[in-house]
Amino acid sequence: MVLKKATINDVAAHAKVSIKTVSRVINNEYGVSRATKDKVLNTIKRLQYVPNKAAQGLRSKKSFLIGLIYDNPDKFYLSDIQSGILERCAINGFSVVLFPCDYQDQKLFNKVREFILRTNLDGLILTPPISDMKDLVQKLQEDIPISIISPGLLTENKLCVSSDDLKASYDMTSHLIGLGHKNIGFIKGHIDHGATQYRYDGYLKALADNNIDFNKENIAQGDFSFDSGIKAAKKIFNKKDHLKITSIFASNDAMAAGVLKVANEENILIPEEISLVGFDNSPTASQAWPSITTIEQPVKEMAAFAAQILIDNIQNKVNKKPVSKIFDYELIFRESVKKIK
Amino acid sequence: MVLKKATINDVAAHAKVSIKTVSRVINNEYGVSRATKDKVLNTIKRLQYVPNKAAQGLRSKKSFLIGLIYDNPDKFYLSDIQSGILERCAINGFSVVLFPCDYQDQKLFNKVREFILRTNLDGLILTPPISDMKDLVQKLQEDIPISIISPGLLTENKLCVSSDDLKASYDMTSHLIGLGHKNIGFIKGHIDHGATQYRYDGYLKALADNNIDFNKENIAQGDFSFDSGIKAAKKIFNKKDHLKITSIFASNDAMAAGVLKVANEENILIPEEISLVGFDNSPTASQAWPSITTIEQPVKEMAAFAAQILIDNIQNKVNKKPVSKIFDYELIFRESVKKIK
DNA sequence: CATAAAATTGATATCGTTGTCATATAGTTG
DNA sequence: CAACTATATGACAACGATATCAATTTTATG
Repeated sequence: MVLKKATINDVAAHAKVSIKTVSRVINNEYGVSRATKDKVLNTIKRLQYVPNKAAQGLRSKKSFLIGLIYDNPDKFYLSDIQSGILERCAINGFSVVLFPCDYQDQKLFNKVREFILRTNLDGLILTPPISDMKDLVQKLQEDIPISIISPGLLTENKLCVSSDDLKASYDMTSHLIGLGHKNIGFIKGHIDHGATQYRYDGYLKALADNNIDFNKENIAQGDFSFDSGIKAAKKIFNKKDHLKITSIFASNDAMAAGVLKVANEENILIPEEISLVGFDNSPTASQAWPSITTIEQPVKEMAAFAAQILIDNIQNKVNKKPVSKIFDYELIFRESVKKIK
Repeated sequence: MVLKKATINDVAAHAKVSIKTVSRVINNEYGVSRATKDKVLNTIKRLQYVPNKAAQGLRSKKSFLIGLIYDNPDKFYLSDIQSGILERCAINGFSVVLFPCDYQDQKLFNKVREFILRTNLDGLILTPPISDMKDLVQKLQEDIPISIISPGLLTENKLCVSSDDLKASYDMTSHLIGLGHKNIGFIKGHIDHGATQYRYDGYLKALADNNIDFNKENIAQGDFSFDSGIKAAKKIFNKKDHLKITSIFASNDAMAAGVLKVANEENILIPEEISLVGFDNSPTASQAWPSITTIEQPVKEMAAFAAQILIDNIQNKVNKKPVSKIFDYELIFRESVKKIK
């Protein structure tokens, strides 16, 4: 263990200033002359000085830790979320501590609270479906700054990033309609995710705006999992002779993959007989055969922004006002969709 | 912000003992009478006291943080690794800080070192392919305790978990041979991953032990990515008329999925014409159509064990001796393999 | 019962920062 | 040039824990 760290005292001694002045330089505080500042900065570099986080934290009551709360969602999704947050936190000298959980856990609030206490977090980032639990979010907000990632939820006094799932879903449905599809099956997502409703509403609105009758038989309930996609597909395919469904809109790619699997097993050709679209643009969608038309949201950028506004809030750079932003999406066209003659 | 934390002083005052005694109780030190211990524990519970990590860290020169270094591997793999480590760290009061990186970065050593310094880590866990970089590992070990996750690398003086990839690959190849396959294509993994060589060697050994001639034309180089699987498959399929390949062993599931995609595009029936096996048992393998026979390793358990031995080492519970363990694997039989008449 | 040995317990210094407040220096003004 | 302001700097306490070492109490021993 050769790593021997220089302390603020070493820097102060070498630079012939007081430790307080070094502290001022480190924290970019006002009131240090150009000359001393340079002198100190040089010494810092020369000694490879890095402030001790524990000491900083102890004194300033900060931990420089941000908690990421999630309930086991799509691993691809989570991975993007993580890397967006990580990058931004690293830039700002913060670290990320993960907290996987079960959103249905009755004791969730207490567990999170205990986690905050134990880890001494400075802030929290919530992802769906946790971020959709309004009561929980509100209660936690009394204890600690919170940034939430959640579709359509640009709420009053919160730090929040959001995506316009309704409009995305509307566009995709319109796209299908534009290609001649009228009987469009729809597989809903997990009932406890906010996105589920928005995506469904976008579908409904597109139908309505194009004067296409809504058919309840075209709808199946899923939960964003591959298996639920399989179940839903079986339900919908079993009625296809009556309903002449020409396409299926799955609320995410995992469920679309499930549809694909059932189609293969039942010798239904995609896209020749039935077109298929998903949502999320996960690797699943591009790697499937045929590749699946889907919608991409800038998940990583969203997460990075959520981290940034949280950090700004913690560091009081911003005047503690709520900040929020809606991110754009993009339709990704692939092999799984065909025009109707 | 209602969260007002009790300190060790509060506990000491309420329990009418000195702070040192409270400290002893917290740290389970020897030399506290049954009675005082109970008294203190009760007070702790009553005041909901949680020791301040920053203060503990400052004084005891620990951060209770463990770094996880990885280079963007399979997201499924990484996810399992993370949850295994997280669970174990949480139990022991440690937190995990992530450090994604580029294993080819010339400055990697310095960046990691800077990360260790900045974050004040207590220990490091390395995953492939970083864990396969012997020089780097050795140099880092001079600075900080390191636990590595790496196949086949049960090295002398290291904390290490490992899997027997060679034997797993040998078993899988033998399985294919047992079903009558003799012309078995093989797609190698990323050249810089230790696993790549072991998996290939297992394949070779099984051929040799069964007196099957090795055919260099049956081998393609991949890099564990879906796209490389596609390329490799195209190369192998282009020669199939000459070589009468009856099965393909891809070094991981992502590449196997690539093979599947090409087979679909070229109207090659799997498993009727060609059997296919992968490695890793990722969701890709179970969700594909047909589902892919593969090998499962207890990744999460391995990661948990790696975390545990690292923590033990940090806390000196174990006498600083190297600890290592090899984990078992399991063949998962699915639809993508067929017996040859 | 005196005394030594062992088991408990506590007073105080300390870790490396930031916060508070005082002081020194330079610059401005009438 | 005195008096005042603004700017720059430092001395020292404090954050909340652990470490050291001494003090006290209990138990064992002859």
